[in-house]
Amino acid sequence: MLFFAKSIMALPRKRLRPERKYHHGDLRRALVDAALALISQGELGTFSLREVARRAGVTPAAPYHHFKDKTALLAAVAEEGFVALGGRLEAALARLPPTDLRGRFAALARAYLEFARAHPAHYRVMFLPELKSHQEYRSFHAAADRTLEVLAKQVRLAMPQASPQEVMVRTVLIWSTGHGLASLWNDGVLDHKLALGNDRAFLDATVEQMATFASGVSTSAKPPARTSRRR
Amino acid sequence: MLFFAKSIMALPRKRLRPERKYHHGDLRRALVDAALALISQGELGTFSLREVARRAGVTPAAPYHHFKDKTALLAAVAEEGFVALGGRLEAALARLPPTDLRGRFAALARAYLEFARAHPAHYRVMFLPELKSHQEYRSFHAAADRTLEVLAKQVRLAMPQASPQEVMVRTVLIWSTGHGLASLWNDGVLDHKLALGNDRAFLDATVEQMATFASGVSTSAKPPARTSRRR
DNA sequence: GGCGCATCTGAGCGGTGTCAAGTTTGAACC
DNA sequence: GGTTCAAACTTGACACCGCTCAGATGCGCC
Repeated sequence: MLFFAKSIMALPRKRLRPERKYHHGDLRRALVDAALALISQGELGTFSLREVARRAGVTPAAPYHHFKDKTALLAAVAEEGFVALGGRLEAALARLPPTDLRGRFAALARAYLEFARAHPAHYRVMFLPELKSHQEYRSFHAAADRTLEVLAKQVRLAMPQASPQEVMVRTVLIWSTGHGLASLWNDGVLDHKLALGNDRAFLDATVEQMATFASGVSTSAKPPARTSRRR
Repeated sequence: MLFFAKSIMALPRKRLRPERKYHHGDLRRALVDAALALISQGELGTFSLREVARRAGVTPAAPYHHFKDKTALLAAVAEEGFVALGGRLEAALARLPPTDLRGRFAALARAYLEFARAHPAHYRVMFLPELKSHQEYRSFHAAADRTLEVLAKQVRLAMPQASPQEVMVRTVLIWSTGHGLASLWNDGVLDHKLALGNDRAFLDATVEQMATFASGVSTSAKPPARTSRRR
């Protein structure tokens, strides 16, 4: 899909790539796909470059012609994660009127958490400390920034006369809440705190509170038991 | 001189303290200490069971008489982390009058973030997904629960007539904010969003907002630039 | 057709977690 | 005090890992 267009653009436009394998085809792409598949099933601990190479039908040394590192491959995976997440966030917003700020924050929170819960290992890769270096993994950080901007935009709307600094602090804090919750949840820290099968209720409750916090539209001091709809 | 250093480095890495007796006194303790030391300097990636054994002056197989796993050793390290963190939180509260709820939340937030920032690798170990299993690492989870209880207690005071369920949701959410912020910060995701040397200001601002959120002492719908205190 | 060069292979180095089988040792028992 | 025995530790090995490098391969271009 998208990568196809990309690879075509990148090649001299003379000829389309025949489906025939020359050496392998687009190994870089195949590696990322294999890595994605491998990581989507099983945890990060079981992830190895050699296994990825194996799945791509290639020798363990081959990936090093496309990625400097194991980390570099993970950076590509992480980048796709942020792109996908950004898409989910935008999609969630698309269904809501621009005026319903509180609803929009709730939708963002819900979409974010659902993504993280649906792809725990992939989500974890997106925050690997090895990817810290901003100049080494530029396009990864760019993707992350683009995704964060979806949230930042809403925050700006919610705080029209705040300084960029204030908007940033607020954005980061809201993001932190979502990220923290997603992480704790995925790492199983909350497992024995949630009644079994109560996940849905917990998600609803937290999304509500996050929306309240983010939009600045506060519930009463004693929050209602069920969903409180106010606009 | 470089030659020398290199050749020394190239030598087979012998274990330290070979003069020790066959039966080490309290090897279990020594291993945890070595692991703590190793993890407090350098990242998690550089952490290996063999290196820990080396530092404890013992053969790579020795630790297996005290820990089932590399993960089990990490669980012990993580447990100590939660105990230490709990201590910091209690200490932070001890200096404040019980009535100053907002101040207490602020103190908790500050102590939490300072701990996480001071010991990034150790903090990360405390949330390793490998430690998920509640029944396999019971005492670790017990320690984590005890630490979380410090926060939960304050939340209960802030929401006197809320149900345990509601208190739990609120507690988890506040914790999530702290944990998320600590993680994002430690993983360098915020690095290029914070002006250099602005860390202190950022910490102050976030601690303020977290206290506001946690204590339920809300700012107005249109948040003012600086701290707005209303009760 | 033939050259150049990116791509991929094969072999290998040093490191890792883990385990089975031996060796040492302290302590409990007669 | 000598014997016994289980726990503590070592030895040695296996399988796998990330990564490097010299060389084979074959695509793209002249």
